[in-house]
This record gives sequence, C-alpha cells and structure tokens, in this order.
Amino acid sequence: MSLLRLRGFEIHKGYLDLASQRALIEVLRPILRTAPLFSPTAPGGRKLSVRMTSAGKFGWIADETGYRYVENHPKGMGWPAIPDRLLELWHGVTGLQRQPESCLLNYFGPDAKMGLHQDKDEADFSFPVVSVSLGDDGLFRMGDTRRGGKTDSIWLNSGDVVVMGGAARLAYHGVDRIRFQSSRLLPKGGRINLTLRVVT
DNA sequence: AAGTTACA
DNA sequence: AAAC
Repeated sequence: MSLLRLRGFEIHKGYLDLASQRALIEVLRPILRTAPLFSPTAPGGRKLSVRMTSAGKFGWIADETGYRYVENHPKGMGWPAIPDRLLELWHGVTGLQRQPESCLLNYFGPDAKMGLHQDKDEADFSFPVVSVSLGDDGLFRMGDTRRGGKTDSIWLNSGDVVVMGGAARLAYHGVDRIRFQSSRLLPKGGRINLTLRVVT
C-alpha cells in the first residue's frame, strides 16, 4: 500500500488486499441482480462504452436529455443501498462524517473507455469523489480543470483507490483503455470502477 | 465531449 | 495530440 499524489489526485495503490477485493465483489452481486447493468446513451445519441448501475439514494444516469442523478433505475426500481463496507472505505479514506449518497458502478468490457470529463453534476464540490478499481487494469488519465491542458496517466490496478478532492475535484479525467483479462478477480474479465459521491 | 476520427 |  502506497500513496501517490498526482495533480491533486490521491492515488492509494493497493489499498484493498485480495480478500477485501473478493469480499467487495460478493456484496456487488446482489446489487447487480436487483439493479442490472444498462448501456447509457449520451446526449446526441452516442452510446457510452461502459455499462453502469448505481447504489444509494441517487444513481447517476446519462440519456438523450443529459446527465443527472435520479432516484430510480431506468427500469423503475429504486437503487439498492450502498454496502456498509463501501461506506467504511469512504470514511477510512476521506475521514469525513458525511456519508456518500451515490455509488456509481461502471463496468468496462474489453473495448470500453471513458473520455476526459469532469464530475460536476453534484451540488457541493467541497466533498471529494472516491474511486475504487476492481478487476482488470485501466489506464487512467488526469488533467486539470480546462480541456486541452496537459495530462498525466497511470495504470490503476485492482484494489487501488483514488480520492479526487481539492484541486482534483473538478479536474478532467478519463480511462483510455483497459488490459482485458489482466486480473483474475472477475472470472469473465473486465474492470469495475465504483465511484462514491455526496450528491446534494 | 462520460465520444469519434484522424494523424504524427 | 487535436479537432470537432
């Protein structure tokens, strides 16, 4: 376990050991059963390459009308609760008393990526965003608060946790590619990224 | 533009 | 990397 700081991003390499990663996957199973992954469409009609679902009071969705937090899955059901061990992880890594209200689960298959973007659909940017990597390695790119600035990249491995607060809270970031089947955590391969956020 | 394409 |  080591802590790296890059452009204000706090990168906890190896924050979760293998047993903790496996335990997390187990608590995600019932969430995926209750609130299945869906393939969101972005404004303009383009499909996002990740599949997603959420836990918590709010889930983040994209559709033709935009990006926002909503209280129900596209199929109508409410989002499952955020598992306790994720709330504990949030408190452990942020030291905050305030609980996150949303846990977005993004699944990256072999060709999935995520373009550079800012997380700015939340009401209060003084709270950090916490990101947990599980499964295959992902090449994470970090910029600053403007498009077109310089960027730095780092490979995120299963068990890494990134805290985006302070200067990094509104910094552009994205995932250029994954190394499919580089990890054995998910038998069928792929990368799961969990992002915990205070929304309101 | 949470994407796609093209080019060094 | 840059343009759209």
